[in-house]
Amino acid sequence: MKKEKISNNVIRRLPRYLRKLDELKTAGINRISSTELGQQLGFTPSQIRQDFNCFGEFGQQGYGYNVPLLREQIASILGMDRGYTAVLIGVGHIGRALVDNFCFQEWGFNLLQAFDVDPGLVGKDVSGVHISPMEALPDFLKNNKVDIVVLAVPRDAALPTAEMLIDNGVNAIWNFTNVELVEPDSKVIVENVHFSDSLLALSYFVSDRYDSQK
Amino acid sequence: MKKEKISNNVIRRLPRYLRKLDELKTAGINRISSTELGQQLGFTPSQIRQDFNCFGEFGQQGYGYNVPLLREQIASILGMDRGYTAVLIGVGHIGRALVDNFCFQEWGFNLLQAFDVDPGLVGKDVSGVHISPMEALPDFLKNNKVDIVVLAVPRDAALPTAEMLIDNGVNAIWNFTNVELVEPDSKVIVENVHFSDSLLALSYFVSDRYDSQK
DNA sequence: TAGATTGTTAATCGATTAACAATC
DNA sequence: TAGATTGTTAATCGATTAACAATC
Repeated sequence: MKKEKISNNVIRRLPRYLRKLDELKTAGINRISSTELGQQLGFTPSQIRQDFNCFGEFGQQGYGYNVPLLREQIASILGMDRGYTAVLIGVGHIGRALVDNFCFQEWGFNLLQAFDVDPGLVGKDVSGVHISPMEALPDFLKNNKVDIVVLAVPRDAALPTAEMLIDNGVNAIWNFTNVELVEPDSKVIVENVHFSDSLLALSYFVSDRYDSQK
Repeated sequence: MKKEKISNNVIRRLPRYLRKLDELKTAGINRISSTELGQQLGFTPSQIRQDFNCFGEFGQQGYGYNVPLLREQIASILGMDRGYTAVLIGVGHIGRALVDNFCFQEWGFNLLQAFDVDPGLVGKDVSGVHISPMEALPDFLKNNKVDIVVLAVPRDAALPTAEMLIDNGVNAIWNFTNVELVEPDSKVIVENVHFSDSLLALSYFVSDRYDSQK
């Protein structure tokens, strides 16, 4: 189905397009040109047209792009219409914040269940999500189609837990542990949310700004 | 001081180097070559040498790099030794997770104080961080050197709060609101931690994998 | 039809990789 | 000195931008 390999840069821009298109849609805007969209996003019109043309012809010459239609097409490219499922591992602060705050549904995901080692948490429900004991996880993975695992365990538990997940056939991990989970050549898909990397990049930009002001 | 502009790609790799060097240091490894480091990180030796040479000559021909020394140099480039300060705005789930879980000190930051609109939170301390009322923020910013603001308010409050921050002279925001805060050409430094963008990228990779398996 | 704007090819720019002289 | 590995220049590769024909 997929023709050529899509570059990482393009993929990282897709969610940004999606959010902007949602915003335009909400504002009742039905049509937009690559020039206008580029101005709002800080991209060039060329880049936008190139990006979209990786996946097909979504616009109409002389008219531009239909906002709701384009929105659906990008959502589909991202897999938002595939009914993906997720389980959460680790209901600590960050896990809790995700369950309570992050709207998985909005992005096409169904958060089936959470797992934790803490007996004080097991059996409870948080924001409508049931917490099961870690021991129940292998069976759960066997009996359910779980597309991604959200990993929010403490740092020390990160590596052993990841290993266990991979042993149980998990092939995609959304990683909040701030630890590298796998070797560079691993087959598992890992998406890292490394808070420290983000903060340090910001720290660099701040330093650079301060230095140039001197 | 800074010579040429450092590319974004290089900057994003620096925190990754830092974490790896910390790991090597902890493991008692004192010396490493670009080849070995490259193998561990999944980068080419050339890239590593190019990256470091953006900032100076950190290695020694015939020997390689001194791990603790290189670690310190990268930490310094990132601004970790500058005693930066931060305040947190919004002590909801995600703010709470950051205060309780994220070790600002470890990355060279001092989290001075938190601010919230909720009277039920104001006056309390969480993990040693005092929560003040939002009204106290402008004065606090006037009277203290605050290098970055961690923005963890609800989505609806994101834009007005950002505007208020900018009006009060804030020039760097670590943004957890999942909302674009400023126009593309704004002078404020914004580092986004967009959970949804990250999840959707993962969703794309998962879809791509599924499609190619068919 | 005329104007607008896409889809797509070609040109440019930048980042990564390769190669090798310098040197520890 | 010989071997190893950097620093750095040159070559390649890929991504972005520009240009323009196609077409709505």
